[in-house]
Parts: sequence; structure tokens; C-alpha cells
Amino acid sequence: MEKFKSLDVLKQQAILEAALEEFAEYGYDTASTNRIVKKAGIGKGMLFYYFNSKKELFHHLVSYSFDLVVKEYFNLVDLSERDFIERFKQASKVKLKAQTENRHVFNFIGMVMLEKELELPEDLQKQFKELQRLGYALLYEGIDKSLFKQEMDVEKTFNLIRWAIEGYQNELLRKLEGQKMAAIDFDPYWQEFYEYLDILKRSFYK
Amino acid sequence: MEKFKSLDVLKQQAILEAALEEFAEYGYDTASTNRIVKKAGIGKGMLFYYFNSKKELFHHLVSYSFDLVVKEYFNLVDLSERDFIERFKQASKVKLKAQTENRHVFNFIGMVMLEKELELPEDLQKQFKELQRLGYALLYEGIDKSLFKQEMDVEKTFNLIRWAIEGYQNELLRKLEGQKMAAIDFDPYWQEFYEYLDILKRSFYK
Amino acid sequence: MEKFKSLDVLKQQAILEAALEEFAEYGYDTASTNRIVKKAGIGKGMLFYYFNSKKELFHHLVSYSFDLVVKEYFNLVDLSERDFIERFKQASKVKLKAQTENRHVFNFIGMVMLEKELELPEDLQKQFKELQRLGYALLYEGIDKSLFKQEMDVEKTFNLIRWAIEGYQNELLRKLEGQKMAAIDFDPYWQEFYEYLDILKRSFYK
Amino acid sequence: MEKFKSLDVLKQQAILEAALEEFAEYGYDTASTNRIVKKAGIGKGMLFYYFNSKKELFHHLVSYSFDLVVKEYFNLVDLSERDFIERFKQASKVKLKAQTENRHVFNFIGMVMLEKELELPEDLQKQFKELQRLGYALLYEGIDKSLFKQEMDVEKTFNLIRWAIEGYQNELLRKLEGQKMAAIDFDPYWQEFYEYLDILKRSFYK
DNA sequence: AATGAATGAGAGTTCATTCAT
DNA sequence: AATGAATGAACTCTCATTCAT
Repeated sequence: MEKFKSLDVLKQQAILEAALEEFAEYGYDTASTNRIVKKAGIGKGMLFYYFNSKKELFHHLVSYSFDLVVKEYFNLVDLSERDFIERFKQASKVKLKAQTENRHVFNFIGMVMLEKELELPEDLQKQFKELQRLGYALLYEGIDKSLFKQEMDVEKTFNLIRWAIEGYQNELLRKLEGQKMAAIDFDPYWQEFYEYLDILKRSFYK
Repeated sequence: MEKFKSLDVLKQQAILEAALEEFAEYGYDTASTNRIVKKAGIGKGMLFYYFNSKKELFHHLVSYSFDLVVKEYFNLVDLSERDFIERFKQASKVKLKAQTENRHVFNFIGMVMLEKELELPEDLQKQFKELQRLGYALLYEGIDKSLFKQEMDVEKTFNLIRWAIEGYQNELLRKLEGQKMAAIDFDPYWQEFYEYLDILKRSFYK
Repeated sequence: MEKFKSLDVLKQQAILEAALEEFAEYGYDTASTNRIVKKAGIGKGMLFYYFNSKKELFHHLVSYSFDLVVKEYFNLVDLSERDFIERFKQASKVKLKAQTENRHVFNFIGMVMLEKELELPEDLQKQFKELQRLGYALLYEGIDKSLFKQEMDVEKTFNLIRWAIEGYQNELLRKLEGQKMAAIDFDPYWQEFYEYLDILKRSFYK
Repeated sequence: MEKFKSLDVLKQQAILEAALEEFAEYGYDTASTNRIVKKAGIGKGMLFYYFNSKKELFHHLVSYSFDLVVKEYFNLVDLSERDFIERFKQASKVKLKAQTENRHVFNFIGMVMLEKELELPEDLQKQFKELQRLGYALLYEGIDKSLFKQEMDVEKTFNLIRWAIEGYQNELLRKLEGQKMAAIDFDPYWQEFYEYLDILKRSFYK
């Protein structure tokens, strides 16, 4: 791995991008190291010189992606915002930006979440738990519960709002799939998003 | 395909089950026709005699599964119920029953929805659109919109409720993953589900 | 393995010969399944269809060779001959015939004996022990010890005679290496061999 | 090669030892130049700078080992001893000492003798013939033939004795395989060896 | 109508050797 | 004089598909 890390950064990027894309598209088993080296423009042997095995390469990508999500997404969300829905709105903006700039990474993580037989090594399990913890904190830490209608179960309400918003985002992603992120005019979608948030506020808040 | 359909029905079933299970477990690429014929108890050549190729077999399974979902799920939902959330509650029960009785089919469809590179042929695309249309009707046709708070955009509200409920169901599925469906006591989950529905009603209805 | 055994016998032979030769020549690790299928004139996949893995193929060859040695060599030695050296003389004739007719098998066994890291499975270990036992019986069972000079340690004498004879045979083999067994006129060698045996008799017998 | 020879002697030694060990353990084909450079603590390129190819390195090792055998073994045997068996006894002691002090070299030579496809270049073939000649001289030169029983073919008798003794030594080596040479108490084996020699003397001498 | 033996492309991985630095 | 990154052929093994029987 140190061999890989002492490479020219641009070449590192090329390899990571190629591998992330391949794994995201095909899943672990069906991903082909042959296609990866071709996409990355390196010789067949080098991938194994850098990473020893397909599995190690994959694990490196997982770790790299988790780190990136924390740095480019989680850490940029302002936790001083105490309104749940406003927090979500803000997080969504940050997430979209990160996702646009790191499409392969986010696709890759999506694949990782869906694969069933993954069996990550312990250190990655730990890193994953930490990611989950941070994601939870991102949404729920320091939220002002007094904004919600008195009589409701706050945790359940949180969940419903979260599921509703995530549902919107997933449906949007599915609709936009295939289009170049960069070419999309997001303004109308933000508009629509805010309308949804407005309904949620008027329904769940006092 | 007519060759397949003129088979003994039990043998057809055996082959379909074996193939559905294999594809659901491994995804399209990684699924092995070798394992399918072994599970189905037929000779290697017959699979290709019936279906010509792995791809055609897969397409037949898609079509078969879509049909089954309509017959065993969509058609059993009572469309005379005009309360959106009650309709959803009822549909959820029907769906769970269908899912329990046709585990491989529903797993298979879940896999189909997630695979990215599928490129279904036109007739299946059409069948899929029809499935979506029916699913939409199932949820929205004949709903009494007057139950919702006057001032809200009803369609958006529908969506939010749908996403929230689907979010709950997905999270539950993920939690129960790996357990034998038959062995699960669903009562507490129904209880919890009703509580969520209750919050939704109190938030979105007049 | 049943797949292999239900093959046309000539094809079986071709595959066995090719594999025995390859392993004998290169040893386990360096032997190439690619070369084997080419020599045997079968398609790349078939070897693995028959034997599943290089290792299983190798184990089958070991078992096959051990069996053959017993049938074509050990079982043909007349154990009623009680004179040690005469027994050895007779065994040598049988062995040479077997060796000439099964060159690859004997070369293969020679390789097996020399490889260090083999780790045979238990059933083959057992078969090997049995082979050793039979080989020992072949030489020593029912031998008339009274032929030897009174004062000598009979077991040690046995060993010395055995080593001397084996030494002669090995040196002869090395000398004849590369020549077609079938084309060699063995008579002068038998003549020479008898002279050696004569010296041994006159030295060790009363 | 001159490049190699102008190296620091200690570094030369390190490389030779590493390479001898690797070839002795794995044989020519399976030996890995990667492992050799790692063991020797040099960069990958240097091995090929010094020796051009794996084959040339191997040939150098052969030549080096043959030389060492002559210097550390053959030259130390006292040729004034005219009793064949006593000469052998003495040579065995010298050999054991040389073997203990140059384990890798002797293991390497053992491997070389067993490999079938070696095809040494002409100069090494010549060196090998010379080695054989010296080995022969070591055993037979200046031997007092009058010690043997009159009527026997002396050369054949020599051979028989040599094979018998070598047979003993090989069997002993096989038995001791895997044990650390340094940790073995050789006294009982020398005792046993002398007993064998005693039988030989009483059988073949007047 | 049915079998499973046969094929060869492609999978992940290792290797001796070269060459820019 | 010295490094180790880079290459691509060859390795064992799996696969969908074909075809003689």
C-alpha cells in the first residue's frame, strides 16, 4: 500500500477512479481487474504490485471512501443549526456538492451498502461504525425537540421525516440517473425540495 | 419458450424457483447456470433448449415475476378504501402475505430493481411501466383528498407519506435480514407500524 | 472422478500419460495444466471438469501409480524363492518389464518420492504405507537366513546387499537415460548384473 | 560477472547464500528472484545487473558450488590411505564436516543432481566431468587391491562397496531430514556406520 | 426430449526481465 | 552503482454455450 501511496497523485487518482467506477458498476465479484487496469491505463501487473489482491484493493477503496465522506460531507455540516428540518436542508446541500464532485465514491459506497456477503475486516468494520455514528450525530445531535408538536413521539417523528426526505432524494436521483450531474440545472429541484420541507414543517412542527 | 411452457407444471415450477433463487442471491452476472440446473434437477442442455440463453431465461423470470406481483399483490388490494393511510395499511398486509408465500420472486424483483446495467428489452420495459402504473393506482386511485389539511399540496403530501412508510418498511427488512421469515413474530412490528401511521394521520390529516 | 472413469479408455490413457509425464518432468508446482491438456489433446476446461483441480488430478495419479506398481510389479514376484539374491534377481526382471511398459508411471513415482512438501491426504498416506509394507515383504519375507555367513548381523547384511543392488540399478538407469527403452539391448546389462550378484553371493553367503 | 566479483566479499556472500538457499528449496523453475533479492537485501535490478538472467545466476552458483566441493571436501581427503574402506571412512568424516559448514551449497548440489531438464552449458559440463573424475580418484586412486579376495573383479567389488555405503548414507540423510544438523548427536550413527564397514571388510577382504 | 462432455475466453495472480531515475 | 516501478506472458480455474449421442 505504501507503494501505491508514493505514486504520483494524478496516477493514484486515475487508478482510484477507475476502480471505484468498476466496483460501483459491477459489484465486487463481477468487477474485473482487467477492465480496471485498462481504464486506469496501467499494466496488468501493477495493480497487484500496489495492492497485492483484488480484495485488498477493494478494502482500500472502502477506507478511502469512508474518509472522503467524512471530510467532504459530514465535517462540512453546521451542527449549530438546531432546527431539524433546516439542518437536513443544509446537509442536503453539502451532500449534493460532495456527491457531484465525487460521483464514483458515492456510487461505490451505495454499492458497498447493498452487497450482502462483504465480510469487511475488523478495522473497516470499526471505521464503518464510526461513520454511522457520525451520520447519526449529523442529523440528531443538538436538535431542538421543542419545535415538534407536544404530544408526538419525537424519535418516531424524526424517523418519519428522515425517511420522507431520503425518499424524495432517492427518487430524484433515480430520475436524474444517466444525466451528467454537471449539466443539470438544480434550481427547480431545490425549489421543489423546499416545498416538501415546508409541508413537513407545517405538519410536524407546532 | 413454448417449449418450456409445454412442460409438466411441477417441473416448470422447479426450474423457475431454482433460477429465481440463484439470480436473487448472486445477481445477473455472477449467477451460475450450472448451479441452476443442479438445483432444478435437469440436464445442462435443457436450460438452453428451453430458453436459448442465460439472458432469455432472465427475461422470462422478470416477466413471470411482474405478472405474479400483479396477481398475488396488486389485485388483492381493496380499492374501495378511500382513506390513504388505511389503504396503505391494508396493502402492506397483502404485500407481506405475498412476500412470505413467494420469497424467491420478491427477492428476485428486489435484485432486478438494484442492478444498474440491465437494459431490459422493450416489451419488458412496457410491462414494467404498467407495473408502476398499477402500483400508483393501488395507492392513489379513488383516495379521498378531503381528509388532508386544506392548505397542502395533496400530491406532495401523498409522496411524503409514501416515502415515510416505505422508509420504515425498508429499514425493517434490513433489520430482519437473514432471519427465516416464517420464524418471525410480526405482531410487535405491526404494532410499531400502526404507531407510525397514527403519527402520520395526526400530522397530515385534518 | 466418476466423470473421468466413464470416459473412453483410450482417452483416459492419453490424459493419464500426458499428466504423468508432465508431473514427472517438472514436479508438482512447475507442472502446467496447460501443457497437459495440449499433450492430451483435450480442451482447456475438461481437465477441471474431470478432476476439479490440479491437486485432485495429482492425487489421482498417485493412487493410480501405486495401484499399478502393486499389480504390475509386486504381485508378479515369486515369494517362494527363499534365496535373497535370487529373489532380488527375479524381482529385478519383473521390475524392468513393468518399468519399460510404464515408463511415465515409474518416473512419476520417482518424482513423488523426492518432492518434499507433498502433504498427501490420509487415504493416500495409507496406500503409501501399504506399498512400503509390500515392498518390504517382497524383499525379506520368507528369506532363508541360514544361507548367510553365521557370524554376521543378518539385517545389516540385507541392507548392504539391497543398497549395492539398487546402486547398480540407479547407475544403469542414469547411464541409459534419454535412450528409448524399447531400443536397448538389455542382454549385456543382465550379464553384468549377474556378475555383480555372483560377487555378492560369494562374499556374503557361506 | 566481473561486476559481481568486484563487489564487497560480504555482500557477495549474502547474495550467494540467499540464492543457493532459494534454489535448493524450490528448484530452478519455482525459485523466485524476488525472494532472492529480498533475502539478500539488494534491489531487484542489481541481481540482473550482476548476472544478466536467472539462468546465468544459476550457472554461477553451480560453478561456485563445484569449486567449493573440491576445495572443502575432495582436497582434504588423505590419499595416502590405501585401504579402500578406511579411505571411505575418512572421506565420510571430511564430507560431513564440509556439509555442516556449507549446508546451502550441499543442498543446492543435491538439487542440481536431481533436476532433469538442466542442460548445463559446455564449460559447466566440463567442470562437472572434472568433479566426477576427482570424486573417482578420491575413492579409487592408489587403493591397495591386494586386500580384496583374489578371485574377484576388483572394479566391480569397488562399485558394490561404494553403492552399499552411499545407500547407507542416503537412507540416513532421509531419516534425519528436517532436523537441525547442529542439534544431532552423530556418535551413534558413526557407531552404526562402522559396523556396516566392518561387515563389508569381513565380506570382501581376504 | 434429453443429456452432459466439450470448448475457449476470461477471471485473479505471479513471474523474470527491463529501464527511467 | 543502484533502485524498484512497469510490463505482459503464463499460471490455475470457471463460465455460458454447443452438439454428438
